[in-house]
Amino acid sequence: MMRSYGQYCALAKALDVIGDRWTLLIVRELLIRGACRYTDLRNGLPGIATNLLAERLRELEEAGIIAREEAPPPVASTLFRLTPRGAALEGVMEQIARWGAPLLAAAPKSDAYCAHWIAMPARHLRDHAPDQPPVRIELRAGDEPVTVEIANGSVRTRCGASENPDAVMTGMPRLMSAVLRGEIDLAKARAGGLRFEGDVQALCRLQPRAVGASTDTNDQRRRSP
Amino acid sequence: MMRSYGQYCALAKALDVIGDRWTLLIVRELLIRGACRYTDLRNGLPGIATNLLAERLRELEEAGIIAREEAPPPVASTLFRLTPRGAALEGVMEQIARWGAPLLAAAPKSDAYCAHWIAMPARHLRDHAPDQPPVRIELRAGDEPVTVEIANGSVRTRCGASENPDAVMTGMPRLMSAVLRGEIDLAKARAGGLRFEGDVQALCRLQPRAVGASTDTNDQRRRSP
DNA sequence: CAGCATCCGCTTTGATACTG
DNA sequence: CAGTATCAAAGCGGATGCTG
Repeated sequence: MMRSYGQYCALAKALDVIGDRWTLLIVRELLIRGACRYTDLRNGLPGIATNLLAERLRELEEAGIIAREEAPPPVASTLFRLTPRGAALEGVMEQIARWGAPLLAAAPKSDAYCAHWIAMPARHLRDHAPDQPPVRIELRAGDEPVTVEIANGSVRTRCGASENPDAVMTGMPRLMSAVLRGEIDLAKARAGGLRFEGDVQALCRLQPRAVGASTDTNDQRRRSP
Repeated sequence: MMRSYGQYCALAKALDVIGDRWTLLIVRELLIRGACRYTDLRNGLPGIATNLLAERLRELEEAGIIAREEAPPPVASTLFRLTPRGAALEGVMEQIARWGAPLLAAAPKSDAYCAHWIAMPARHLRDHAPDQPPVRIELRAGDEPVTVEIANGSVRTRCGASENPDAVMTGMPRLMSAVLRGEIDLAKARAGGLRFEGDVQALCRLQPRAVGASTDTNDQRRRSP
């Protein structure tokens, strides 16, 4: 485990537990995907050394952040999942991701990418037409598709394709990410090679959420289709 | 600088910049105390190696998180301060500190302590009697006193003593911290050795803020004096 | 004294190979 | 699939020395 800072301070104490390299990225995987096998985690963490993943999982279990469970057949494998204490890191993750989002603009082309990571920016979105019927958008930015479900004012994402989606977006991860963050509009993205088929209104329902706001805000910006 | 994770993900990109050991603790010092000299930083970061502090300051400057300025006489020294981009880490810091607060209960006696760190938990407080006149509480938990100013619904802290404070709290850091976090009430703290002199009502105005709430909440708990 | 830079021993990480 | 084992490289902690 990371050396303790040995300081009587809540920030330092937290960093004693979650400040190690790779630790918060493991939490990211479990937050996005739910329970994962060891191999799933390794696939979602390109660049991690396998011994380091094993060590972190042990430490996180000791710290009460994750729990391992033996899944019954037909899975017959060890599953790692967040405990409530681990799930409580969601606010931390959201703040860090929000702060880091502008850095994506300068990301090198060589960066690794996993399709399900698109769920992180999607967490910062809200549905600004909660009275409309639910819609689903399927995102194809990598090997496996991701579905965005927009309903009743909230936005959820899950891994996997969707039956009969209202819209399908296909293209490069960075382009799709920029559209979801509202950095560029759909017209520009299309010019850049993004394909969007289906109901454009579904995309228009997505709106960036204000920082730390759990209630309404005055932010009434709309994205132009 | 920390090795990049090389992942196209806002969280990973943020951690490329702020994930290094000591980095967020340096930001803590600058958030609490404002512009600092090198020596001030070192005093507020017990345990850091001086070369490491110099290296981190260089990296943080490159990353646009801090700026150094040459202070004019009579200070005549280099001052480090947060840029707006660095100050934008406040939400991150608050979330991490909030998550880490429960860990303080198990902190070893050997932990280092600086009086101004008390400003971190104080950031999670609000004034639930905004119509009352402003009050000031002076906290003496270490070498230098800290003043908590409660006025117009908000709570602010600053380093240094106060002229004519409405109340003065003196005692061990962990006890004072527990009182401010609402973990124990004043009677228990007094039994544990905390001294409180002055207007008890001033302390009663402090109330824990709900997570991520910038507006009113339904949390109407009161602390018993 | 403020603000570093250098050196050295120890720990952590990264890359790869191997195993039940 | 779910890890261990091994080893080189990088990072860190502590001490000390240098410069305006």
